[in-house]
Amino acid sequence: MKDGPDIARVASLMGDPARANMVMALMGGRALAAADLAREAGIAPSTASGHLDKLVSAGLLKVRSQGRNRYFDIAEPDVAEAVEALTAVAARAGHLRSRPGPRDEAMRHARSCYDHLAGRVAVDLFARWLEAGVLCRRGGDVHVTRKGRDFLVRGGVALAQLETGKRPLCRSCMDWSERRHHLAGMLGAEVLALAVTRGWAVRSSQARAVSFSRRGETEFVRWYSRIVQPAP
Amino acid sequence: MKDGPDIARVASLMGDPARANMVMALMGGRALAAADLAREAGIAPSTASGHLDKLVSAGLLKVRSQGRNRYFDIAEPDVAEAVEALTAVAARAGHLRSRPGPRDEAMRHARSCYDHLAGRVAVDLFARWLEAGVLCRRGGDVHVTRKGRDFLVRGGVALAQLETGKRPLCRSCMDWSERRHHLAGMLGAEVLALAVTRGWAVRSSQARAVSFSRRGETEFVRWYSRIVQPAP
DNA sequence: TTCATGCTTCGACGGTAACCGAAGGATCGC
DNA sequence: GCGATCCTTCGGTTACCGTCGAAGCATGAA
Repeated sequence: MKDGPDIARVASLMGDPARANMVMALMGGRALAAADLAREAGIAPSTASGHLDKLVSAGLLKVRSQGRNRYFDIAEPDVAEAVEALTAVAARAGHLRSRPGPRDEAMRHARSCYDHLAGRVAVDLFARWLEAGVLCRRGGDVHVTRKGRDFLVRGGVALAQLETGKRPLCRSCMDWSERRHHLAGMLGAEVLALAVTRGWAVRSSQARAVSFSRRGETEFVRWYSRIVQPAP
Repeated sequence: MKDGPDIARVASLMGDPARANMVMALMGGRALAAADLAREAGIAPSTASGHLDKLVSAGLLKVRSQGRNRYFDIAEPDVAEAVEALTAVAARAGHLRSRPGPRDEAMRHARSCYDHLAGRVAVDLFARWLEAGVLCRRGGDVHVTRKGRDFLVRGGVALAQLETGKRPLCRSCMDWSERRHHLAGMLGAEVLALAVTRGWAVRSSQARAVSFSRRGETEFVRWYSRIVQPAP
């Protein structure tokens, strides 16, 4: 009767918590093996195998065999876009994943939201970058300004590389504890990665929490709030 | 354990065919009553009521009571964006809604894809507008150029109104019969609406098919392929 | 008041799909 | 070759959720 894209089919694929967690784990941009994804989703390898098969058949993921491992990855940019769009809706509507255990102060301060930074620190970063003209909003989207490009590149961010990816460079994401936005997208992920690489923060692999050392946080804040100066 | 937006919850809401059809029916921008949506989705009113309740509770739809009717509508722009994003994935991956019956030539020629035009005519329109500089692509997105604005406004398109909406103005959508893109989004819907309003085409309310009269099609093609001239 | 319309609540039914463990390829290291 | 690792296939179980019709509750019309 009707034609047109079958949105329900794609949506239902992402609608299963296990599959959604797997796709989310891949949003970082790195391909992951089946076992990693199973662990990430909290299910048995056999179950994960079935899910991954569906995701690949449906064109959401692609797979690359390497030895006895099979590495999965987001198939196309449009998938990442759809995930980001769903994230935005979920964040606005206040649908957060279950978080057993008490909410402690450290979590409010800094934590990871999938692959990017969240919490007070992240909200502050986002606000500063907007204010300083590193980023600008244009009709709901967030962009890096020309001035911002210099600032980021000087700060050690490999901008050009990030832009080749399948995800939007910038996205805003509602912070549930602060009720304001923080930075997501490829750049958001890179900022967290950079903080970890430089030893300012460590990610507990178990709980996905991020903790800054006292000194690390000072350095991080200094890094992102360097004055954006006109070329000397 | 983990925080972050619960994408699975939102996705699973759109993952049910009945709900997806209802949301799709609302993408046209007009609010619809519960009974209309039930019919659109092909389910009993009681079933629809349950679905609509979920969609509203989840923040995907909003409802307005008027007399004994309840009119439903897309709650926020981000929902429309997510739907468009899912549409794009589904279209690329070739997931089309069931279409029983033989594929006939007329369908390939012109038909509707939800609320916008699809088929050879639509693909031609899209290609011409890109070529003529009415539209331009920028990183996967499609935009109306300044030149394009004049062209459209002169052609009777109330551009300003369209932009206030909750949907992106332009979107490209994969045409399954032509394997090329056609125009979706708010402008895509408007083009179809305009063709109907001017009597060039009629929509069969039953099958959502679009048929152009011989003369209507000529006029329509002339309309969209008027030469885009520099100001005299 | 009385009847009709539009929608929701309730109870019961049925099908789909997620889940796991055990067993079976495939590949690598030794 | 032999064991170890990684992944998939299979069978059986469970549970959730979409579905409908009948009945109830509003609102509007006569």
